[in-house]
Amino acid sequence: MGTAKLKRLQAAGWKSGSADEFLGLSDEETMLVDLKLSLVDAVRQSRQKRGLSQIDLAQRMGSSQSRVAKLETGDPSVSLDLIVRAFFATGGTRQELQRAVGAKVKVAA
Amino acid sequence: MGTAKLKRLQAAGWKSGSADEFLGLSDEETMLVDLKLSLVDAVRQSRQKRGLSQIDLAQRMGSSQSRVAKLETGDPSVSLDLIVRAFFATGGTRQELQRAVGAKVKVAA
DNA sequence: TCAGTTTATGTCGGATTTGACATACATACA
DNA sequence: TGTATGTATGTCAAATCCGACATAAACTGA
Repeated sequence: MGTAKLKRLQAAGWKSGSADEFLGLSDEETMLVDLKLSLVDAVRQSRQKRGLSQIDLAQRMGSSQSRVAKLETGDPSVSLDLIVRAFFATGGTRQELQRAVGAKVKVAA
Repeated sequence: MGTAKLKRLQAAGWKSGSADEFLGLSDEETMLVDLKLSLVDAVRQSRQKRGLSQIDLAQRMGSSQSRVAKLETGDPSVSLDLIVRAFFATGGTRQELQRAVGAKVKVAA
């Protein structure tokens, strides 16, 4: 992964939102970042809807609170695999995941 | 990742298909594996539809033919990140990805 | 204010995933 | 038969991602 770029994105306080062609991010990289942000949103919403804390979720997926926190803050060290695993661990279904894939994230810079 | 289990799955020649509760795969792990298989299918179809070889695709995504081959054969060493990146690199759109997420893979054991 | 709960940030050693390379296998066409 | 093209498999060092831990910050409710 071109994580360096994502880290710069993060560092700059960016949340992105399909209009983040501001530094050499290729189209596919941008699409992946946007997708991740959407799914991260879905994870947080699904987790909160079921009244789970980050610790609860971490336990369910055999992970740690800090990793869940990084996940939800969009830390570039978190893989799409982990995001999707987290989504399923909240109780999210494949159909709900599909919906989340379709819902582009809205963002204030 | 519980890759050991996936490797055993692979080794046994399994392709899985939502009915693979045959060895201690947790529900979420199973869902993730099934999802990956669906997306792998989508990558291959998208690649072939555009007349790209594995080498072509590898170049587009800055990867190698061998990794694309592993990807398409469902090798457990391939991450969801790479699968999605590959899908986008074929020219696949987010909407098409969404469709692929909804389409569960059909499999002969 | 304080204690309790939840979330965020930084770091690190170990595990996983990576691209690259070699090479084998397959198919097609001369 | 050969040889060209495409795909699969095995290996490895480097890059990335992981859970865990410490600790800070934010937000409650007393």
